[in-house]
Amino acid sequence: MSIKERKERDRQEMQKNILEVASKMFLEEGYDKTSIRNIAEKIEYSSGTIYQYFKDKDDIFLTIHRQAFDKLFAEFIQLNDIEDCVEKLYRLGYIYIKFALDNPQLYDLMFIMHAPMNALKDDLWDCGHSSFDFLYDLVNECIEKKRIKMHDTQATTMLIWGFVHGLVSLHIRNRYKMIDPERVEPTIFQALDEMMEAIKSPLTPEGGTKIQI
Amino acid sequence: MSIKERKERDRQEMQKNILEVASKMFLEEGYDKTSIRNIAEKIEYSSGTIYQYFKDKDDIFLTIHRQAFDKLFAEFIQLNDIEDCVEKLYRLGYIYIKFALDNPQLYDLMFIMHAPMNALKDDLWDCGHSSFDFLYDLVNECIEKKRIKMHDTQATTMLIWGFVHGLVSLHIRNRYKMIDPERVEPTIFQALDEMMEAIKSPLTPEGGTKIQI
DNA sequence: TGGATAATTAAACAGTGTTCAATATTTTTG
DNA sequence: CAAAAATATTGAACACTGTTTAATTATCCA
Repeated sequence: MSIKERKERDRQEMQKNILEVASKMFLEEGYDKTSIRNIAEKIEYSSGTIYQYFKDKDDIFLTIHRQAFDKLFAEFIQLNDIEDCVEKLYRLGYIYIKFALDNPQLYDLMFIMHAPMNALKDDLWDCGHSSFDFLYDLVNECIEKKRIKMHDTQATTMLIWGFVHGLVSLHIRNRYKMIDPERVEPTIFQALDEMMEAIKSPLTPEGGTKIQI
Repeated sequence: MSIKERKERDRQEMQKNILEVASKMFLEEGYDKTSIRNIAEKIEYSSGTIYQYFKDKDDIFLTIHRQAFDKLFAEFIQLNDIEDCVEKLYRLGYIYIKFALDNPQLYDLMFIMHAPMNALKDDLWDCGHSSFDFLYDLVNECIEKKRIKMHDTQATTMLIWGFVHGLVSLHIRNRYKMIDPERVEPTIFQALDEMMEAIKSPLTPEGGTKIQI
């Protein structure tokens, strides 16, 4: 039986290898400019071999896509020991933005890139859902406890996600050309602060929980 | 001199023709899936001819890009007869979102697409600047009159732009898979309402200017 | 060692952006 | 009007792309 096990190991090894190389190339050069031939060349196999391990180019993309979501969600879960929901919301925004700024190409691949919509359709549901639910539940808690001024959970979830996504994606796609490059990232975090200040309820039931940065 | 004039007319005619066809194809199929050969075929010329009128594929893209910004800015200017700055801000957000939802592919091309970053760099400055200034000045007015709760104009401009951009771009790039498709667009507008309610100052100097939708 | 099985390859197909020598058209000049 | 100069257009060529497939090579089991 050990031959079969070794074969399976070899197979996974190869798959991991392809993913690592492809990932690096996707993030460095973008989806379109990364060719199967280039990936094959880098792993020192012919291009046809790739198709033994992945259905097509999209399949490679989707695998990386899924892994990236796991990585982000793992950061979210760490927030669970914060009990104050508004601070948790702030920290969530902070982590989201930080993740995007630290991994711009990965973020691009997750939320902006527009590569394989054919297959992405089901995949995104699985991937984004746990993160979306995490935000949704948190927003719901904030609204129920009247800690933020909003009323509708769905709209507010969208509002907050849209807000942080907008901030970082305009940056990633280089649309802040009218702002001093040095000031862009600080201003993004400043915008998050202003936002949080604006949306939280003025009435603080348990004696004013000020958000610490 | 009329021969030269006619030649110039013909040239512009041809250029317009190419732009119209290319624009339609970019918006329908995307930048990458639109080929010079296809454009040439549609205007019934050979592919080489295109290069007589445009430097390269990016040059065509950038021309359309510029025109799209003019179109959006034209819609902004119409807001100038609204005197209440907070309502003007709301209307600006509304128009921005409406523009994006009505022209998703055009919006994509303007703010999301990631085609010719080499040449886009200077172009974007010209294009986006007038619209950005429009928003910046408006936000500044709202802050100075203490009609919204924010303090820093730059951060707030970014906040608002990021907010509306995030809302629509997640939609355009199909990342709202976890929300009932029928409800997405209404919820986007609902999010805008919640946002405006949240950021405007509670103190209304001249007797409560309620925003009319 | 031989036969089966699986992995790998190279060539082929139809497509891409772009360039350029050759051809066709139009304008200017004699 | 005809020849020459200028301009416009073409189509083939180049170096790429993703993907398929027949042929080859390597590995495993009896």
